[in-house]
Amino acid sequence: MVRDVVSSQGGVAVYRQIAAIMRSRIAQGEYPPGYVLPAEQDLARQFGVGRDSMRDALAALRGEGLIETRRGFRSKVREAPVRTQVELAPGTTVTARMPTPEERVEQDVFEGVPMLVVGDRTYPADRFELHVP
Amino acid sequence: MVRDVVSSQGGVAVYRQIAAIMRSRIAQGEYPPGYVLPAEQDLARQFGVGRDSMRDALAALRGEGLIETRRGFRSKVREAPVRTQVELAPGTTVTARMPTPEERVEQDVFEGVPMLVVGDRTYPADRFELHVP
DNA sequence: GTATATTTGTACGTATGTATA
DNA sequence: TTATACATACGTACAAATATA
Repeated sequence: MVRDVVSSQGGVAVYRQIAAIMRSRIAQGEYPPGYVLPAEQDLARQFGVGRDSMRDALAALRGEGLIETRRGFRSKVREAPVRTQVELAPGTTVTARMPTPEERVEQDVFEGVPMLVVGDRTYPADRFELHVP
Repeated sequence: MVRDVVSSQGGVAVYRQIAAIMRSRIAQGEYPPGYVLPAEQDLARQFGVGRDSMRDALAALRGEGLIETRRGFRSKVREAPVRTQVELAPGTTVTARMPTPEERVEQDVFEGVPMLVVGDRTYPADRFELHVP
């Protein structure tokens, strides 16, 4: 199997290689926050892979919270969010977990964004940060 | 298209319907912590869907941190983890994000598990909890 | 130790549905 | 309406990791 940019010879999955390349481009600023990526199909062509591999690569980046995708739109590099500060009360315990599907819908939480859990309250981690007094 | 348990007529994707069913079974204790699920192929047969839909359903549950999957093994319902308490220093800020691929490998973090970020330190959220003094 | 079966992972293809522009 | 783009869902084949005979 012949490909331009990536190869399955190295033992690393093609979609992982592509994800690594794009991750690096995001980190380097080549794909800055807000940048609209080429369409899946175009990216697949550019990397010389099938649609599955390209989608898997994008799904990986989405799961890391690096890009966001909406149906009908092209994927976009996530912007650094402005976080609202929440003051922590003494004696409370903080954990984090992924949101339930209901929470994702109700609170409009993107894929790859965890929830901060403080007692019985939850905060999407991209819009809130907790401060220890 | 005829299916036993789920249907694509309702406007909800088949894999989402299956994920909802299995999520409910986990919540109800029908699939208790540590429970080893049937093989993908068997599940697909049971639900009367293709492998793609079944895999998408399992991937959704994995992304929520409800099950864990290793190659060659069948998927398993995640056990409630024992969390080590970390004392928060006054003045620090707490956030959460998904781990990088490097962090996932180095610290053996499962899919669907976020990282707690305290200053320049990070903690896998399934093994640590933060305490406000 | 080796071979075989099982199971998940990866990668390709095709077709159709749904949301947006 | 039409075009574009992502989502869903079916199929096939082979690779890689694990367990078992």
